Amino acid sequence: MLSAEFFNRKTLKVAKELLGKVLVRKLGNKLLKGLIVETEAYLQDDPASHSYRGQTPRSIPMFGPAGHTYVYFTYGMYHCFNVVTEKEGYGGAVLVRAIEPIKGIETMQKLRNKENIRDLCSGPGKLCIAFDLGKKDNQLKLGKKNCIYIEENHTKLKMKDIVTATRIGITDAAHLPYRFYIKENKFISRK
DNA sequence: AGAGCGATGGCCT
DNA sequence: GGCCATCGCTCTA
Repeated sequence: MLSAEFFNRKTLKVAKELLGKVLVRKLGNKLLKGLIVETEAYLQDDPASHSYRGQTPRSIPMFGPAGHTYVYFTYGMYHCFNVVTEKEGYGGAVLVRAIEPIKGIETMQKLRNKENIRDLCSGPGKLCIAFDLGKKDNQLKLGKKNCIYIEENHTKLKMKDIVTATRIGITDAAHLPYRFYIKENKFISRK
């Protein structure tokens, strides 16, 4: 299991290194797992970031300790799941944008009301539904106690396996290359 | 395959 | 009151 130290580093580095790691979620007696295949970095000095204008009721978790969750509500019906990075007081986080389902796929299919495995977690809103992540999961420390954590994975990615691109769904600072995904992976939200 | 658009509610100015 | 770190449906091809 990744410790807080993994997340207490530069946000861009964490965003890249989260690719290929495994998100684990315990839901009662069900265990859900999925490979993180797409991420975005949000820094403090970054007009697209919720932390850009300082601490607000919504953005407070981003300024908290690394290795905690930041889950926010958007578009009136969806949630987005982030992991907080860098030292306390710095407003940084990594948005998990897409996941390749590994375990607990039937549960995800029920939660999503969708059969196609490719469609279960291929977007930030989708994966929150598939992993039952919501407001209740905001500002929690990643770990077994809170039934959300991230594991190391055997297969190591090389730099050439990672594609760097611009972020999706933003208008401010849209040119910054802060989005990362696993090359040729079938479960990313878009190219 | 891709563009257009409505749903829906909390946050921020 | 306007704006969203979105999604899924519909329409056109």
